[in-house]
This record gives sequence, C-alpha cells and structure tokens, in this order.
Amino acid sequence: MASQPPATTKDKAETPAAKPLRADAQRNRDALVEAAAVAFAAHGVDASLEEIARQAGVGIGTLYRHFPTREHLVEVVYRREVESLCAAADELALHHPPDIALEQWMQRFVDYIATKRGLATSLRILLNTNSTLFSDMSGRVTLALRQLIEAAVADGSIRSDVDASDVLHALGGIYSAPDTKDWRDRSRRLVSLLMDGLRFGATKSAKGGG
Amino acid sequence: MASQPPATTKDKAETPAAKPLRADAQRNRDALVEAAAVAFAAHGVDASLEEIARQAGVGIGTLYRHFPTREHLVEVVYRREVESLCAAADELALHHPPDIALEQWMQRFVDYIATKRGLATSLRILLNTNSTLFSDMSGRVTLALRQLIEAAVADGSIRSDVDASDVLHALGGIYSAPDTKDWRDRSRRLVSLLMDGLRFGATKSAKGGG
DNA sequence: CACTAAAACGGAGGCGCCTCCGTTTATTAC
DNA sequence: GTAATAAACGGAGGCGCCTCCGTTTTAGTG
Repeated sequence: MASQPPATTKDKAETPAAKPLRADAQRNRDALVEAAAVAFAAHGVDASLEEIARQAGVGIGTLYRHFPTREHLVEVVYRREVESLCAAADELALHHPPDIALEQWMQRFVDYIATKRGLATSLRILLNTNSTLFSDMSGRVTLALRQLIEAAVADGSIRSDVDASDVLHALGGIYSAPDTKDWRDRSRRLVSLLMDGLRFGATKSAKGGG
Repeated sequence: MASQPPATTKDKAETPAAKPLRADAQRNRDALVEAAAVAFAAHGVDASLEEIARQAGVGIGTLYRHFPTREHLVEVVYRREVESLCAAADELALHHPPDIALEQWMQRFVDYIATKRGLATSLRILLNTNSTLFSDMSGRVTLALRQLIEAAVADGSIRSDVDASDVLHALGGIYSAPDTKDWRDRSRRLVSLLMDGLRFGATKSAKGGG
C-alpha cells in the first residue's frame, strides 16, 4: 500500500461538506461530469479527454485540475450512474405496485449493465484497483433493491423467503454469457423468470402482467 | 488467414515457418531489439518507442512494422534476455567446477531479476495475458538449471536429492519481499545459504577434497 | 551489368496526453 | 461601492502514439 497523504488541512471524510467549491468551479465540474458520462457511453472509457473538455465548454487544464487522472473521472461518472439507478428505485416505488416496481427496476438494471458491457474489462480493472469503490457501490445497489423487495414482501405480492442479496446474486448471471447478439433479450427473460419465481407462493396470488 | 508461404529450401528449425527476412530488415530488427533492451532497462516498459527507434537509427514506421504493439517488442526483449540467461549456464559450466557454476548462475539469476523488479507489475500483466510466454520461459530456465544441477550432483559436490524445480522454487522467494534497499544483498545471501544447503551431505564433502 | 517487382523504409501529420503559467474571476474585507 | 487575494481558468507547447504513403533498397532475372 502506498502511504496515505497525512491529514493536513484537507481531511478526507466522505464527500459532504468537504470543501466549498467556488461557484464557477462547481459549474464547470458538473459540466465535465455530464460530458464525460456522454462520452464514455459513446466511446468507452478511452474517450478523448480533450473532447470531453471541449464538449463541456472548458479548457483541458480545467479538466485536469478537477480530475487529475482519467480514472478519477471514470469513477465519479460511475458513482453518479449507480446513484441514479438507485434513485430510480424510489421513483418506481412511488408510482407502481411493489412487485411491478421491483420488476421494472430490475429491467432497468439490465439496461444499465447493457451500457456498461463494453467497458467491462476496463471497469474490472478499476474495480480491482479501487476495492472501496466496488463494495461501496454494490452496497448502495443492495440497499435500493432491499427496499423494493421489502415493500413487495410486505404487500404480499412476492414470497417472503428471499432478500436483496439473493436477488442481486441471481442478477449476477447477467454479467456472464458475454457478447451474444441476444444478450439483452436473454437478460430480460431472466428477469421475468426471476419475477415469476418470486411471485410463486406469494400470499397474494396476483398477476402483475404488464 | 492467407495461405502460408510454402516451406521451401530454407526451413528454420528454431522459428517454425518464419519468413526469410530481407537483409536490411533483419539488421534493423536487431538494432531495434537491442535499443529496446537498453531503453526498457533504463526507463521501464513505458520507455518511448520513438526514442527507441531513434536510438536504433531507424524511423518510427520501421519500429511499428516490426512490432505492431509495444507488447510485441517487450515480449521479444524478454525472451531474448531469458535466452541469454540460459546460455550463461553452458558458459559457466565450461569454465568452472559444477557447484561453482551453479552458484554463480544463481547469482546471475538474482542480477537478472534485479533489473526486472521495476517492471514487475507490467510484466505480470504481460505474462497473464500471454500465458504461453510464461510456461515457455520458465521451462527454459528450468532446463538450464537442471543441467547445472545434474552436473554438480554427478560430480558429488552437491547432494543428490534435489532437482531443478526444487531449486527454482527456492529461488522463487526472491520475487517476494519487494523494494527494500537491501534486497540485492539479502537475495545474494539467500543464494549462498541455498548453496550451503545443497553442499551439505554431498558425497564429496569439500572442494579440492578428492 | 541493367531492370523490375516486391519489400522495407521513414517521417510527416493528426491526434491525444499532460504540464505549466500568465490571465481572468469570484469572494472577502473594507 | 472598491481593492486585494486566493481560486480557477484555459490553451499553448512539448512529447508520445500510431498510420499512411511516397521513396528507397534489396533480391531476383536475363
């Protein structure tokens, strides 16, 4: 392990209130992250940083000041996207019955993974390098998933003997079986299948069809 | 794949089905490998390819024609060096008593590893990617080592209940314990210690004794 | 020897990476 | 409001990567 920089004025607590960024700086930073998200989705993690800066309407120097390495930028984008995936859970829970919310969220999860498949290798490396990132993110996903599941269980629309990590584990199969043309379809079928399994033996035998 | 150039008058035993390189091409290729060896030793595997070409007195285009990727070049250099390490075994065997030859070879092995330590991570990646390379190279090293050992055993200067892979395994400890200032010294001591162990219980108890 | 086709050369050019530093801007103090 | 100061900006510049293609060299043939 490399030696940590000793805690000086800058104490690395979790993100909140770390440092009050100057208004313009914050604006530029946001624009960079946004542009990076688009670029990474379009061209993979090797997208040109200069193009990202250009797209964000800032100089390349600004990009490098905010994100000293490509990996920093990738990590922030990745975190943001996981965050938004999790936020979608709340959103769905508000507008749908619990089991439907759960199913739709899982489909969304598939979509999310789909956009990331190309980057799998690079992400793998990043996640290995930065093990905090992985546990961090899978923790969050588990949390979001748990709420959906608990609601559905409480509602009686799915069986009660499963928990978030079970389902996440089942979804894990999506990572595998790489690169086939019909990956997307198979994954969606997997989710449907999983849902059927979850509904089987539920106290309330509802058909959530559609 | 297009059809291979038919094996005609010149079939090289060493390189199967390789094409006879034009004289100037061969010359340039050799110069490149030589320059690359120097550069990699001096600046690590990230050494500038343009600088290597410059040093070899050829254009960058020539470098890329011979070695389409950096990894190709690294691999060739690595192979060459292992080759020369193995060749040293024969050389030493000719000019020294078997046990001395063995000991000196092991010291040389240490020196060889020493130059490679900085590159450890990059090499690790390369060796993982290209698994043939690793088994290939460790096979060769084992072979060289075996000859030294068998000669020493036959000569009675070391004990007879060890073989090449035992010793190689013992030397394996050299890879570990990274980065200390006294790494080199400790490694050399490890070799001496190992030699003592090998001499212990030999039929011929001391040099000059018989 | 001259001639030719194939092989090899080499470097310009286009792009991306990253650093450095003079200029601009937000914030704070008065 | 103005001034002072720290923070942030941005892009030129230097270097490296890699490709592409016009030029040169070699090996073969009569």
